[in-house]
Amino acid sequence: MDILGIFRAEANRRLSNAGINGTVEPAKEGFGDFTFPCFPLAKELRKNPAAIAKELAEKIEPGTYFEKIEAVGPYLNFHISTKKLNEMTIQAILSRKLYAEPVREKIVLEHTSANPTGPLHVGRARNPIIGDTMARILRAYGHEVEVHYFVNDAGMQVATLLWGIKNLPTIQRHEKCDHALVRNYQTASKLASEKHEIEMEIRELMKRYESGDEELRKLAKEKVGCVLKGIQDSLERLNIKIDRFVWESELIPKAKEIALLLKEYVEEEEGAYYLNLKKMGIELQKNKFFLYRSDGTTLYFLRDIAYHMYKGELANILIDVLGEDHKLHFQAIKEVVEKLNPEISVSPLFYSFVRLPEGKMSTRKGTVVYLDDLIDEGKEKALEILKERNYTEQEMDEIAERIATSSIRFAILNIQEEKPIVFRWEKALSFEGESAPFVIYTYARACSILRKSEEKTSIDYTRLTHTQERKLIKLMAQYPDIIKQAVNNLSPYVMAKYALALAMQFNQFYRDCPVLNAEPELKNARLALVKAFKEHMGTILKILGLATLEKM
RNA sequence: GGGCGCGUGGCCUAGCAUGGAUAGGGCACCAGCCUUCUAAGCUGGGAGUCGCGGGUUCGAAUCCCGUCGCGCCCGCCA
Repeated sequence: MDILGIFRAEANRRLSNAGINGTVEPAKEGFGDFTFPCFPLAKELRKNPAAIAKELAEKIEPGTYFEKIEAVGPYLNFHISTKKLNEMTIQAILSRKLYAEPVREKIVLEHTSANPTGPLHVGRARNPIIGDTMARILRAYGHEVEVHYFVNDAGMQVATLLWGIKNLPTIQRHEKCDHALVRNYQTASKLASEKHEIEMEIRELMKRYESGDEELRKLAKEKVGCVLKGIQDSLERLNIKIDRFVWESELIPKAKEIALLLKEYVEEEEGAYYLNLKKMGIELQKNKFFLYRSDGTTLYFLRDIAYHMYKGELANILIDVLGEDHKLHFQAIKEVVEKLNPEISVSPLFYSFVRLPEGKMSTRKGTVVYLDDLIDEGKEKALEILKERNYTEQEMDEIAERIATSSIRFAILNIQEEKPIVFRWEKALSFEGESAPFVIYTYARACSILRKSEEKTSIDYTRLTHTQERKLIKLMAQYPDIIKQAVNNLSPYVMAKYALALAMQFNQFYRDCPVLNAEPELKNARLALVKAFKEHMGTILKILGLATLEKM
């Protein structure tokens, strides 16, 4: 239920009844709830806009939906009835009617798909955090979402990893596979770039692997699987769950079928084959996309088309969360896939890279900060703070882990996806200001108030007249607009900003409006508001994948 | 060279799609607030030519053109 939408429609109806062809806009703070700027009418009516606003204000009746409709300079400002807004919003939240529109489209959302050659580093971490949050937003909006991870076990870097495992000693300390085996990968990769014959050996492995060599398949399944398990464990710490892992090697037969389907657009160059997009009527920056190497093995572009066609069998709407380096690749994939199956629509959610102050992160070069290390560091920091409070050892550990992972999630989500991030430890693990603990803290404060009170049944919503109460309620009523915006723009950060706004406003309310010490009628009404806030903030925290801590 | 993205106080960031009423936050800094619902909080303060130059408009951080800086891509890597 879109409560503000109801009021907006009422305002527009009044304008139209007054013979005005136009609609209201949200007003700036201090100028009511909606506004109608009269500038555009000025030309038409040959009157000054302020005079027009004044006339309209006299003509239009506020009715029960509005407290007043007044002219302020050239603007016609609409003030929503506080009583009606309070009652509708709080009741909607408490009966959970503010949420879940009945949309229910099936969507496959792919995120992360990091090469299984080593642990996730913080550069990569932007992908799963954005992707997972986007999936949560889509679900909250009412869609049915299946989250995918495309496991690249068929590319050159996996052949490099396998070569490293076969030819180099694996030094297994007390650590996960991803951390242990990445050293083999790094060394192998270094050797390959230095010695041509090693590169040739890796290419040979690649060929054997793709042609279905039993020994290699077994080795890959085991080792890549183990690295992947390490990645999956890191994701789980961040509260991220993948619904389906799709292994690239298993799509090779399908990829070859698709190549045949496209054969009239395929051309040969020195034994290798590429797709000529121009021939398909597609004009991009680059039109030559290679499908097969000259040794007959498939390339990522072809396999990715096959994967998207496969996803298209599961759902018509596909969303890919991708780094900015994939823009051209994605454009080509989208064009080809949508041409092959016009039922499918593929949309990207691009994000910019996370860099270190010294420059780019690279697993191959080892210039990385691993996600696991970042989480551990954050946990230590949280424990420092928690030591001064009364918690059992186990509680402390649990809360610290959730504070650390929530903070990392929020630090990523609080920046517009297409802006570059320079990674700084202190920023990623900040516990104050615009941070996860700040947001979660308001939730815990609300919980604390509710713990110390009893449930009341009859509530007089007219008692909530304080400006902070009204602001908080209106902000909550804005939720349907916010989630719609996040969905339409495929932009999780919209939701992070909303969480911050809610938290800040609750703190204002908390400061100015005592709840437990208020006189009985007011206390009951405020308790209902706090309850609604707790429910609402809880919903938002879950959408962001953050911890909902009742105590902290 | 071409394509795409980003450029807002010392640092980070919102607003740009749908142009409007004092450019909103955070960090850091300075001064305050815990015998009253959790101080991971709150209040106040200083600090801004919205990269630069044109244009459109009654009005531009927002739209258009140009320009500079940074990032990414332009591979028989993914």
